[in-house]
Amino acid sequence: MRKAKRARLEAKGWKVGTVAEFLELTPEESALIEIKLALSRRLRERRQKRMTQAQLAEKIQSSQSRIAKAETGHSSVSLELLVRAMLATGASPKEIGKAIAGDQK
Amino acid sequence: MRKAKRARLEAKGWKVGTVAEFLELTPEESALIEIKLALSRRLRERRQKRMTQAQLAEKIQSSQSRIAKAETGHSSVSLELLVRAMLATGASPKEIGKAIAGDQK
DNA sequence: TGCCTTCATGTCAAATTCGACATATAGTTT
DNA sequence: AAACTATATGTCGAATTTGACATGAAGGCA
Repeated sequence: MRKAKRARLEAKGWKVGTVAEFLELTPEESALIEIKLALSRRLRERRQKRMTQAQLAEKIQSSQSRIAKAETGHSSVSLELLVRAMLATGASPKEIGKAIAGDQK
Repeated sequence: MRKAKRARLEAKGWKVGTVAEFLELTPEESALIEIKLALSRRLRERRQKRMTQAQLAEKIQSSQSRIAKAETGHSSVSLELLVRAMLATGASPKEIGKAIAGDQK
């Protein structure tokens, strides 16, 4: 993983911190974070084409602030909220699966 | 969806209940439940080949009871726990993505 | 039969995640 | 400049999800 990505993680509350701390993440922990970040990015792409954060929030009875946090990869956002938001943009399970698998768009 | 599947959902605490109630689920809500159930099934398959529920639980600092609930599709189990458990069986993000996409094994 | 292992299910206090709200920043329009 | 729109960020009480624990059920086996 590149340094720039680590810095992004660190800023959002993921337990990354120093390089040493980062290396304490198991591969499974890293994979989970990567999955969530991949969904965050894909969510933003899809949502921006279709609606505002406030509109998406309304669709899933959430709030604009949570959508913002979801798209910026905040650690307080669950995988579940990310997937619900993806579905609300019209993404199919197949598209979500691809994003999680790391497929390029 | 077949009646048998609905009955399974109903038994596990998903807000399904009667047929009428079931029909009140939006397609997005249904898709999310299907995703979780697909992961439950895949988790059981993979875990059984490799270890007991107690051993898997230890790997992710969870408990045997939560693994049992994850595999039986209990509504109290988060997508996040399902994915963490899948990763702990050695599943790659790609394999998890396939399961979510609905690919047959 | 009793013993052992594995899995299922219910409960509960603690931890996490939630939606809501306030507010800040930035860009656009008038 | 002021007003308006979209997004980001912090906080907080409420809701959900958690691991832990107890216990039951089912099967294998001595």
